[in-house]
Amino acid sequence: MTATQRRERDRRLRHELIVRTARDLAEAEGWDAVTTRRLADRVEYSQPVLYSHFENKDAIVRAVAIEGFVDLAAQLRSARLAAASPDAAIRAVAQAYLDFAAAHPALYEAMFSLPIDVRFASPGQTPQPLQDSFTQLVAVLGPTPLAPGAGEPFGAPETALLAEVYWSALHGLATLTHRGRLPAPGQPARLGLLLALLTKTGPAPY
Amino acid sequence: MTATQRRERDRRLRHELIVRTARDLAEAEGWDAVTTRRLADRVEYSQPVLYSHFENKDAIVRAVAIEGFVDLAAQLRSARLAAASPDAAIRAVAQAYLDFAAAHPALYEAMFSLPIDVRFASPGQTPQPLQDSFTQLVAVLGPTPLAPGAGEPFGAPETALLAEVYWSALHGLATLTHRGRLPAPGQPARLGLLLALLTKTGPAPY
DNA sequence: CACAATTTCTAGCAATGCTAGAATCAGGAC
DNA sequence: GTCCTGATTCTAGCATTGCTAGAAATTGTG
Repeated sequence: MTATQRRERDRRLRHELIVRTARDLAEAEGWDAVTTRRLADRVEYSQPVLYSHFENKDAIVRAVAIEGFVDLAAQLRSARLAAASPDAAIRAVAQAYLDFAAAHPALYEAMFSLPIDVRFASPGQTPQPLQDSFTQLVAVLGPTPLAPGAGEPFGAPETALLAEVYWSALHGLATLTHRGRLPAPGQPARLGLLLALLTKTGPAPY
Repeated sequence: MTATQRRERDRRLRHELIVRTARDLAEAEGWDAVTTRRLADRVEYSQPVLYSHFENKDAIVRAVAIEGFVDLAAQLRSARLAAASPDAAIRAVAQAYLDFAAAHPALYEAMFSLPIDVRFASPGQTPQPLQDSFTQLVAVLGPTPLAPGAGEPFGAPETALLAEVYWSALHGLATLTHRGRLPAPGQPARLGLLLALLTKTGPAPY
């Protein structure tokens, strides 16, 4: 059945073409510009073809978002592995995260702001790339999150919890800055302060 | 001119009615349900009346958002003033912030996620209620943000910078939880950890 | 080549934000 | 009271959106 095989391959290619085109269009002109008509035009098919691949427009956005998590996980991972020390890794991952958000604002918006219907933090239903991204945050924070030797300040919080807070802070910085709620030039200073608080480095007494 | 005065008063009342109705409708059924037709129906006028008060639909959302900042500033302020100690004030304001976001998700969305065209952090153009809200965050963090006596870890960051980071972290927690990116039950634990990091309290050596 | 199944497109629906021009209503002059 | 003028409000409609039914075209098979 080489004919059907070719057909399936073509379908897969077209599927990816739609996702890639949606992403490019969103990045170039914002998600408002991603209408089913314009998207269909760009991939040089008619609208109903989109609906033979995706249930609705949200499903397309969701596909873009999940692809974004693949990229994000890879970026965070290589930032983490390239760092020389645990503290440097934390800095590198944080920087990589903010760089990612700044470099692909529309993609980041799909991943974190648009109402894609994805269950987070529930092992069975959360897409793998999404878990992978979070895993990178957990990994970089290590098994002993707080000041070594100082004892846990309030009953042994697991690293995952710290990772959630870490992620929240980074997401807050990224999204408030992107949406113009915080001035972009101050981002490095904010990141520096955040890292100082999270890593507890600097001329503190221990 | 008692006639024109009454007219102007009626116009103001109708203006407020539109904003209040938009807010209620958004809170009840989400912003997607706030269409100009449904909104006009609810205020018992026709669509063009909306456009005699607001330039477009975005301006209505913006009006709702600014009203939200009035409420938020008041909540933060009373939380701050009711606290017994500086540290307790930080906790109280953080809690009040997250409570506000959880209690009025649609309102919070208008304030921080929807693309209302408002310039933030630029004294001349930023609406006053918005500056007031930020001022509450700055006030609660006080003039000496970091561990007293320990010296600034990297060149005297002003309180405003700490307030921005503080705000980002809170916003991250609020928005990731609201959008289902983080499980809601863990919010108290996350807030506790964040506060421990920001206030540097707990059984740390100093 | 003719037929059947699949794929694709044309054309259209209901709903959206927004607006032009008609209809209505108020207030004042006589 | 009666008409006129100006402001206010509404009806009706446009272009665009996401989505879909049914026609048309294409492909593979006997």
